[in-house]
Amino acid sequence: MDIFDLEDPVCSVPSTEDARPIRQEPPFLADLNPEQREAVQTTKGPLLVLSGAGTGKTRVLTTRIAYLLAAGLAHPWQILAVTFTNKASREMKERLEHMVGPEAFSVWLGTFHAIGMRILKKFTAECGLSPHFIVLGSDDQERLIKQIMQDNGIDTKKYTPGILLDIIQRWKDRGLIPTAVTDAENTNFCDGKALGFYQIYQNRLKELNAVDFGDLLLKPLELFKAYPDILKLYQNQFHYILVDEYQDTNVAQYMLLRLLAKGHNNICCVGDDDQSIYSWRGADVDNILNFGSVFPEARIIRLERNYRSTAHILGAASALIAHNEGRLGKTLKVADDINNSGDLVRVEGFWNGQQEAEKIIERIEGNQRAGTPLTHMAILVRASFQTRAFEEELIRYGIPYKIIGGFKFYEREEIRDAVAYLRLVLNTTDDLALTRIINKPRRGIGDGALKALETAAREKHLSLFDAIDWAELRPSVRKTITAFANLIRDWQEARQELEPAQLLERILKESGYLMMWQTDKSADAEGRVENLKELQNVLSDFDSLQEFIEYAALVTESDEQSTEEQLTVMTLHASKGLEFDHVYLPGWEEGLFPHQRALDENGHVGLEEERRLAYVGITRARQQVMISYAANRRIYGTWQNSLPSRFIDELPQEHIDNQTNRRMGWAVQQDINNSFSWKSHSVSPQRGLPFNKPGAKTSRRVGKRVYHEMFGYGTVIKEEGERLEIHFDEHGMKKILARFVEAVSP
DNA sequence: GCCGTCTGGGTTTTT
DNA sequence: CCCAGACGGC
Repeated sequence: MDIFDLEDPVCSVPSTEDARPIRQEPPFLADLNPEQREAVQTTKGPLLVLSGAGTGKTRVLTTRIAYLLAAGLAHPWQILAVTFTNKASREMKERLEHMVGPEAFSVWLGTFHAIGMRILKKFTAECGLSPHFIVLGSDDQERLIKQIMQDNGIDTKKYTPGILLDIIQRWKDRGLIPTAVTDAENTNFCDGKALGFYQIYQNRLKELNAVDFGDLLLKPLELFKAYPDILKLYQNQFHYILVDEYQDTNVAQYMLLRLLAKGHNNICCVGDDDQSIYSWRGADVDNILNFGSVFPEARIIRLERNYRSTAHILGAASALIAHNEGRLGKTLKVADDINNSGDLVRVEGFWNGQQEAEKIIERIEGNQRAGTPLTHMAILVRASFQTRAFEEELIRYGIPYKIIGGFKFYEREEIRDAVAYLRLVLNTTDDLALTRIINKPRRGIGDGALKALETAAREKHLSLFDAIDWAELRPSVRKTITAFANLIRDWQEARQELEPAQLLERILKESGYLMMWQTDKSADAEGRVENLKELQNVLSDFDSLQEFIEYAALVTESDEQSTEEQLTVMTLHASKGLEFDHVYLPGWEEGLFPHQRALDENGHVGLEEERRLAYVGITRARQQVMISYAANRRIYGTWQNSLPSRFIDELPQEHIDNQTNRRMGWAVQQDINNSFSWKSHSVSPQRGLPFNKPGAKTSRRVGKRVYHEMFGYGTVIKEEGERLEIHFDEHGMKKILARFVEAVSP
C-alpha cells in the first residue's frame, strides 16, 4: 500500500543529476561470495543472474540496490525493483530499510501489478478510465464473463466461464488486446466466439470503469504505445531496473520491462529457469532462456553455491533436474563451509495413502520430540486433496498445523462481501458490488427484481443503483429495494464522520450481514465471523476507504504471520522461496506426480514442468528429505492404484536410501528398466489391455470385459489415458491402470 | 423467491 | 467422497 502514497517523481523531478563518486566500499559487500559480489557490482548494462535454489538471490537483489544507493549511482526513485508477490516485496523493502534506512521507501519497489497500478493512477484519463476505477477480483471477473456468455445464449454448463476467463487472461498475459489477437490465435472454444467475448468483456469493463489484473499490465503497455512522451519520462527516470523471479514473468511483463529499460539499459534480472513452475498461468520460460539473445551485450552470472542444503539433497535434486532439456544449465554446489554431506534422501513406499500419512506424521512427531520445532518441518503435496489425509492424522496426534493453499483471506466469500458493501458505499455505480450483496443477507430481492433493474439501467444508461427509481417493480419489492438504497445513503453520510473501521462495523450490523453468519449453523460460520472481525482490524490501519479498497484489490494474502508452533502443510507451488529443515514429499506416483493432466495437456513440456516442481520440492530442505508413494489411494471415493513416480527412478542411487518395507505383502522389486513395480500387482505387459495411441479419439477399451487379480471381473466404463474406470461385478467402481487388468472375452 | 434434491466434476493459483 | 450449481416444487 505504501507505494501509493509517495510523491511521484515522474513529471516533477527532472532527474538528470547523476553519480556521486563512491567513497569507500560499503560494509555489506564483505558478506558476499565472489559471484554474488560480481552480481552486485556489475551495474552497467543488462545482467542476468542465474540463481539456483538457496544461493542467496534475495540477498543479491537487496544488496545491489543498497550498493547503487551507497555508490551514488542513483537516487532511490531512479531504481525500479519488481517482484511477483506482495510478500517478496515487503520482505525486500524491510531488508533494504535495514541496510540503507528510510531511503528504502523512495525506491520504486513493488509487485508488477502494484507498479502498473501506480502508473495507471497517474495517467488515468489517458488510459480511458475515470478516477477511482475499480480493480476486479477473480470472482468479479468470472461473474462478468458468465453474464456475457449467458447474454449471448451460451450454455455455461457446456462451456464454463472459468475456461473462457482463462483464455482471455492468457491473451492478456501475452500483451494482446482484443484487436491484436489474430484469427489464427483464436481458439475453437465456443465455436470461435472467445475472441468476440474478449472484446465484449473489455467493453463491459470500460462501462464499469474497471480493470482486471491483466489490465494493470496491459493498460500501461497501451499507454506507452500511444504516448511515447510519457514512456520517455519513465525511461529517463529509471536508471536501474531489477527483476526478481524472472523465470515467472509473462510476455506482457517482459514487454513492459523491455520498454522501460530502453532508457538507461541497466536491467538486472534474477531467476532460475529450473524453478519455473507457473507456465499454466502465462509465465513464459523463454523470457529467461532468451535473455542473452534479446540483450546481446548481456552478462550472465551464475550463482551456484548453495547455502541451504546438504550434499545428498543437492545431489538428488541436481540429478533429477538434469533429466530436463532446454535448460540454461547450472550445477548447485555445497557452499564451502558445509563439510557434512548429511543424510541420504529417504524414499519409502506404502500400501495406501492413509498409511503414508500415518507414518509421516509419526516421524514428524518423533522429530519434534527430538527437538526440531514444528515450524522447521513441512509436508509439500502436489494436489490440495492430499492435505486431507494429513489433516486427519494431525488431528489424531494433536499436532498443531496450518494448511496453506486454501482460499486467501481477501478471496473469502465473507471478506469479498464486506468489501463489496464498502465499494458500493464509496461508489454507487459499482454494479458488480451491488449485484453481489443486494440480496445478501436475503432481502427478497431475487433474479426477477435484478432483471428489472438491469433493463431499466440499460434503457436509461444508468447504474443499477440509480435505475432503482425507474425500474418496474412490484410494490413490496420496491419497498425493500428503496430501504436498501436508503441504508447505503445513510452509510455514505456516516462515512464523513466515521473512521473506516467504525463504518464497516456499522454496515455489518445494520445490513444484517453479520447477523446472517452469526445465526448460521454451518461449521465454518464461526470462522467467517472471526474473519469479519479481523477485517475490521485491518481496516483500522487505513485513513481512507478508497485507500483500503485499492489495497484489498491488490493484496490477496492476509498479513497474519502466526509465530505459533505449528506444522505447515502446503502445495509444492506454494512452497517456492521457502525453506525447512525437514521436508516430506508424499504422493510421488505416476498420475499424481507427474500429474496426469500435465502430461495429457502438455506432453513433454508438461512433464518437464512437473520435474521442476519436484526439484523445487527437494531443494526446500536444509537437512532431510523424505519422498514417499502409495500403491493405493482413495481419490474422490474410488480406490486407485498406481506406480511409483518416474521421478523416483531418476534419483541417483548414491544419494537415496530406499526404506520401502519389503516384508509387507506387496514387496517391491527392481525390474529390467530399473524401475519399481508392485510384485503382487504386476501383470506382465502382454497380458494388459493394449494402449490407445496418443491422440486416438475413440476408445477401444470402453465396454470391454476385464479381469483384475484383486477385484475379479468387471466392465470398462470410461478411459482416461492409461487409467481405466472399471465397474467390477463384486467391488463396484474403481480406477485402475490398464496394465493391471487383462482383457477377457465377454 | 426460497429451499430441497440431484448431477457432475474435482492440478497447480504469486496479482 | 464432497461441494457447487442447476432445476423443480412449494
